[in-house]
Amino acid sequence: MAENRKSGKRVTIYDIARELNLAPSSVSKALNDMPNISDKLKALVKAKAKELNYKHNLNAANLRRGYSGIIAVIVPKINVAFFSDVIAGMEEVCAANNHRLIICQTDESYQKEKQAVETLINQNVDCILISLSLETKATEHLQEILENNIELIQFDRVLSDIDCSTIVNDNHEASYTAVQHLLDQGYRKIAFFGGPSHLKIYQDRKKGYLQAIKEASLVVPYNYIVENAFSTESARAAAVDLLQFQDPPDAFFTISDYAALGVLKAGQSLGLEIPRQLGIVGYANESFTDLISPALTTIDQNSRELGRQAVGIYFNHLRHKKDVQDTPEPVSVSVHEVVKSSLIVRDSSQRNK
Amino acid sequence: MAENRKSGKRVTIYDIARELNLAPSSVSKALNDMPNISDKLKALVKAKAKELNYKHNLNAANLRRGYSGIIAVIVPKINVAFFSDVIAGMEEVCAANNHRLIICQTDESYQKEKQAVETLINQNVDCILISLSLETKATEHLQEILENNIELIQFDRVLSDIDCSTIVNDNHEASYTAVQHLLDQGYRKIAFFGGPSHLKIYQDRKKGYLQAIKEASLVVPYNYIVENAFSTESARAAAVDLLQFQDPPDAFFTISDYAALGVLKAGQSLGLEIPRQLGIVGYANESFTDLISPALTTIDQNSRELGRQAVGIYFNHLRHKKDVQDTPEPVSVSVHEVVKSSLIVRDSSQRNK
DNA sequence: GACCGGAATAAAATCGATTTCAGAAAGTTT
DNA sequence: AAACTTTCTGAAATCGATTTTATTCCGGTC
Repeated sequence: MAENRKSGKRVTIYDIARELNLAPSSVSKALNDMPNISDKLKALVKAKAKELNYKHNLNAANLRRGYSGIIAVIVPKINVAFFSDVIAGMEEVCAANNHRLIICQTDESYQKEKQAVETLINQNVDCILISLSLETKATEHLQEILENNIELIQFDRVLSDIDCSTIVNDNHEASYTAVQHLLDQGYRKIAFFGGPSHLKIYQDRKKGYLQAIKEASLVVPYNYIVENAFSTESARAAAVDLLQFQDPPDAFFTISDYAALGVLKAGQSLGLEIPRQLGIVGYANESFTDLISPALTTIDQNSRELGRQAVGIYFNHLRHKKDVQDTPEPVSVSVHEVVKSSLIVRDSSQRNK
Repeated sequence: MAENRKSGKRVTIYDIARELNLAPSSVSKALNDMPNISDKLKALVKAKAKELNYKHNLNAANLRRGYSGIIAVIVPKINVAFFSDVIAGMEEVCAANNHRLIICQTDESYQKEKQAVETLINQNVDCILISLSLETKATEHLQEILENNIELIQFDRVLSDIDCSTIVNDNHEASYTAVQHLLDQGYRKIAFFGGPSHLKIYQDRKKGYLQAIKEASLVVPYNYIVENAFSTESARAAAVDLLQFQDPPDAFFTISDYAALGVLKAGQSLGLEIPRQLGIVGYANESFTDLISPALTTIDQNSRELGRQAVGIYFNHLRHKKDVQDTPEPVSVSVHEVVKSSLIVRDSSQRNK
């Protein structure tokens, strides 16, 4: 009976219609649970669809509908805990709203980022969520997304010279809290390892650090602030340098756990006791942070929740659009959300217990 | 001039054709660099396309062509080093062959795996690469992939009761080598923590272990072999048990680094010196393995290369199909490849240096 | 029994690119 | 200059589902 599927010919609604002596349009409506179709017919059609092993052809449907039910997320690296957790949160909400999530990776390359965007526009995705590569300083490619009527939402690493929704952590506050914690522990000579300063999140983290330092009426030597110690190796090298300085720091606050790891290695290689002689606080709650010893104090970014809220912005707009679908130009208002993060105190910074 | 794009109307080849006084078919051919179109015309069309900010509509193209240029990979977890490296390798080759890669995550759930497969079939992807969830024991959903004329390639965690290409590591040999190494280091009472035995890779790893034990004319107590100590916590608990046994092991070979980490924690909590009193070898070269102390001896699965070769199977078939596109039923022959892995010796198992 | 309202179903247009096939233009060969 | 290629270009069909518009078929009403 299910002989229709021979030699790679796909089963279509026309096949179902023919077998059931119906019009294709009725089949389509039945399968989509639209009104004006009797329940009896719906059941009949669905049964036949299953019997013939019918598969909905999304290309055809999307072409007609003009939207795809697909949301795309572009991240620098999927194997960084922050991003994979964010993605997990996004997947959760997408699944609940019956949408698909496509994941793209840029490997911190601006070229790859542009290419991914191009592909996704061609793909007709409904929404693009992006956290920019470290190399990205221009936003023309993001502008193109908007020009193609695709909703754009930036998260974490955002650039503000484009009008779209954004969602980030409370970077300023979290950094302030982290440095406060170091001060509480009696550290006074706190160095800061930052990230590329064209990205707001790294500026904010630096500002949080500076505010805490300032409020404690401390003055730090200029070389305590290193702008671009992002990777383990660059941080290690910079820390070794700094720790051999005539007036070395007694603590480090770094904007990435990988950098913190570099500092830790530097400290250990110089025979420093951690946390007694050297306090370290990282950023991101990378999974290795509580496996190494001493376990690393770090900031948990609540990343899964951030992912959930990020796609949530899209679904809110979607619901809103449906309600007022008469408006000619859908005024989708950009929102800017902030997700709270929290300090996780571990051994690397805790010297008075 | 580029006024055609107002109010969300997409630029199509018809728009280009109209502006250039050409037929849409000529535009299509020019954009696709097909023969029978003069270079002059191609240049003209491409220039106009850029000017109008034309975007190729993949939904339309794919509907017509019947294929999508999209390859999908389904993995249990993207944040496991093995899988994210495999994906990186796949992306590399996909990009080189001008295909797109979609990533799906099952979170070790059979339900989610089935749903992902369903979605991808609807999406009309050209090829699905899959590493099964731990829960997966049936293959009906995989069968469906084949029935829809989508190429199926299983990697790493494969089930053999379905006819498709597979690619795995030399699990037997690698495990054998790992246990050999422990024997070389003088360990004699080697325990084994395995994985779900319905998956061939875990059977093979166990066989490799058993072969090495047997060849050394050793006999291990039955409780040295634990079938399902996969996670850190289950392995830790099992190891604590075993180490307090009247005749405790002096070494562990586990089929996952996470399990090895559990063993390490167990050993440390019982005050055992590693590697002097307890040797440990893990599996997968997870990134944390050389961050913890002692650094963990483990097996590197050459995962990026495995990813490259996995999609390579598809592109080989594709090239082959193009050559013989006359054959009515394309006889795509299943291939079965093996990727060599290598032992990485670190501190956790090295007691005679 | 003519008429109406509503529900259920059908017919046909549509989305945008590709592809087949036919035809026009240009160039070669005798 | 006729005949014949070889290039190039255009018209129209097509992929499969959705959607708008048009029927048909009811029971019910006066």
